[in-house]
Amino acid sequence: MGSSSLFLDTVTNKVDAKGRVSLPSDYRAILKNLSTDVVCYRSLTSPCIEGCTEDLLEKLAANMESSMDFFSNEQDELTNLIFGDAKRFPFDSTGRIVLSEKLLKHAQISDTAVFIGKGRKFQIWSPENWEKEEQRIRQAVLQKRPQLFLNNKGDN
Amino acid sequence: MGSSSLFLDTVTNKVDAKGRVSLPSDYRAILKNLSTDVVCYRSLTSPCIEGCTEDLLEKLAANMESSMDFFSNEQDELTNLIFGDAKRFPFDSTGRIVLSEKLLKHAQISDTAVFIGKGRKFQIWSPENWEKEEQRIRQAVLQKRPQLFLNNKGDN
DNA sequence: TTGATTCCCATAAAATCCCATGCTATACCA
DNA sequence: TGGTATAGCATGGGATTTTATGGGAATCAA
Repeated sequence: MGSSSLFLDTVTNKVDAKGRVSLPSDYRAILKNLSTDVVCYRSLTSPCIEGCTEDLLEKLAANMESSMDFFSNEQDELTNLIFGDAKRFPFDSTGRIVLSEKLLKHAQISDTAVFIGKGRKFQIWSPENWEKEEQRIRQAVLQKRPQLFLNNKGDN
Repeated sequence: MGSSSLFLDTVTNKVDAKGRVSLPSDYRAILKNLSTDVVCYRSLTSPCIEGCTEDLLEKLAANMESSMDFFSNEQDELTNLIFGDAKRFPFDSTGRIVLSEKLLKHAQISDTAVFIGKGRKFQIWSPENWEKEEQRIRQAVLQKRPQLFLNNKGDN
């Protein structure tokens, strides 16, 4: 059955006064499966929170080691940004994580969070920002590749 | 879950008159997990303290022995510099380490220390220096290659 | 002794756990 | 088919445990 490890779907959950949000249960299943934790960080390019498995970051770290870049400058800068901003968010027995002030502020989230599956990653948006973003994406897609829709009529 | 060994996040702690600082609890968990100590040394390139597990230095040493060509002489020298400067910093029962005058001075830290996770390593900065450094890095990285940031393909 | 270093205890604040409740979707049965 | 039982889930609130940090006693070195 569903032993996939892709973050999918769009789920809207409440954020309470303590910053607690239920992680979508599908996501939790993935994490249990891989026995890893979620890691979240501020998106570099959008007003949203980004998340992935700790696994993924481990791979990143391993890559950097094997490239023997213990002293490299460029890698240093990158790692500062990624690992310095990322934080583990283990979920409790009721399936919730506690988002930090820093993250909530960056994503302008007050009491509602929208989880957007993105495959290996996912994002967390405020409802308002996500609505705008979705519009923007849809338009961008339409403008860039109208042929996408002309060619594949039947299968969607 | 969390059996990972990545240093993450950014944590600000106080340094008291004796030079004592609480090591971030996540870091302590990692060290317990690997049953190894932290090792700290002066960064070769920045006004900050650098730290990692003793483990990692072991691996570095092993690499130097086994691969003749892989490491340049230059890197060998750098590594030796680090070994000469590095010192073990075991944490006490309340989770604190005692930073030496030498390290504090190099990082210009007086009464506040900022821990920056870097994956296999971490850094300790003064709040002022870190603020500047973060700005600098963000700009540098965004200009150079924003697409590098964990975006495997086109999913952002 | 004097100065420094290490250990131990105390406390407030913050993070985490635990239980209770209501809701939803699915399974089951008549 | 329709109606009900059941399991899983989201969410609220309070209790409990960790954590950060200050101060002092004990140990060690010169």
